[in-house]
Amino acid sequence: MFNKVLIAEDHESSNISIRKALEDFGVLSNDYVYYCDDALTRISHAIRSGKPYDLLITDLSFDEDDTPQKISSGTELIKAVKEFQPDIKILVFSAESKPATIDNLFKELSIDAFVRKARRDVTELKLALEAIFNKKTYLSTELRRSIQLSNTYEFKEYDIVLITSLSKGMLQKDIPGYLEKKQIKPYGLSSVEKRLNYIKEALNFTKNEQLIAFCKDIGVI
Amino acid sequence: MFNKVLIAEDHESSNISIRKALEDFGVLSNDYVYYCDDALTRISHAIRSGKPYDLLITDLSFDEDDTPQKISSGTELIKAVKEFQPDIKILVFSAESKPATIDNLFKELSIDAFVRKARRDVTELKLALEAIFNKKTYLSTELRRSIQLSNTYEFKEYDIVLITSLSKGMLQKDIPGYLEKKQIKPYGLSSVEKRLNYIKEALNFTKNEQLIAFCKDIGVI
DNA sequence: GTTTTCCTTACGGGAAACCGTAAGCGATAG
DNA sequence: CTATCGCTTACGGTTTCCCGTAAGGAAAAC
Repeated sequence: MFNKVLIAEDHESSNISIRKALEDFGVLSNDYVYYCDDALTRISHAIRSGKPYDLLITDLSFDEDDTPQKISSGTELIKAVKEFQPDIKILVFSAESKPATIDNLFKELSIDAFVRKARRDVTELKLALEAIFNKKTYLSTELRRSIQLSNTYEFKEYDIVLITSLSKGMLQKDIPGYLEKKQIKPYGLSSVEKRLNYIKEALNFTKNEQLIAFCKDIGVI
Repeated sequence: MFNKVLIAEDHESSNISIRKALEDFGVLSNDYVYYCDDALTRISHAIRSGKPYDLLITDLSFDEDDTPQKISSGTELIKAVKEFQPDIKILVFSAESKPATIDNLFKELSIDAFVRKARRDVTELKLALEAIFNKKTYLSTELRRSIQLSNTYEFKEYDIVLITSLSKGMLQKDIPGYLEKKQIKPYGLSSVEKRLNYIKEALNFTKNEQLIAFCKDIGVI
């Protein structure tokens, strides 16, 4: 069984339920915090005291309040934690449903499990704990399917720059100047046009508006 | 103390925490359901059996799953419930944070309390219960303030139609034909242009792409 | 050294969007 | 009945976007 588990979750209601789920699952020792900064402190202390945590359960979005934080999101927390303790297991418990975001958690941050706050979330939490304990990863089949669907086109860094610029209201004809200033190549207007056309072609879209809507939906911008 | 309380909340984790909060508050009898339809059934049965509920605690958004429902949202549920039992107290517990929506709940549906799923939500739940028990309404001062400050643009049905059309790739010049077919007025191209300009003006945007991104962010499309 | 290939950039014609102005038209008041 | 107001629609000029084609330039192949 897990020896030490840390919960980083700002919502009191979720925090309570996670604790209860851990209890039901048979985890004896767990700590909980409401802020990312506190989580990082606890983890570094635990390492120094020779009793590191096995598992971090964390939310992704943390509300801001009148206690200013250095780390303000779950993804930042995970990155920071992994620098201290690369082998710690990570379970993300979040309301996030955008496929691209979830996909990135596994690929970039190599988390071990993702459970969406939803109908059967506590049941899924326990399944995820079980999976992690058996050195596997966990993602509900429902979410796994939606990730596959959204992976029709792989957005490059360059694509994201273009699409983000458009979504901020930049004129297409002004993008070349912007790219040049940022030393991003290619920066010719034709290349921008060509690339955008290529993306839209690949996704079977005709208009920029459609592309923006899609990217927002899957969470790449 | 409340004699009978019903909880309508699809997220298992939230449901558990609400139950615990009620327990802590000293409510002896509470029932809970995961679907709106079940909630309505329970309430009507309770009336017929002569032991109606005092209080309904409900979420606003319910995930769809493979169990099709007649009532799919908290607002619909509240409307339906109030027809059966106009004097029932309503506490809405939701992650919703849009001031306009919350404002409407009090004004149109005359709910008694709203607690946002947030940092201290369980504590607030108890405060809200206390308030309702004393025949008052409850809304956290933080949210009360944000409702007053809310000067965000209010999207009309018509706006949503236009923006949705764009986000689906429809050409602006084709929108008039679409509107006419759907009997939506005004349908002139100039009116469409004018309206879109008006919206962008109000939000300080210059391009459609920006507008689409914004609407996706705040969830109106 | 020349040719080929691939990628980037430049250019120009046509379509769509943008924007200001004017005309149409129903409701209401005088 | 006429005048005014508010709203919708029509029109035309300008800008931006779209898209095909061609020129430039660097790396690889011959």
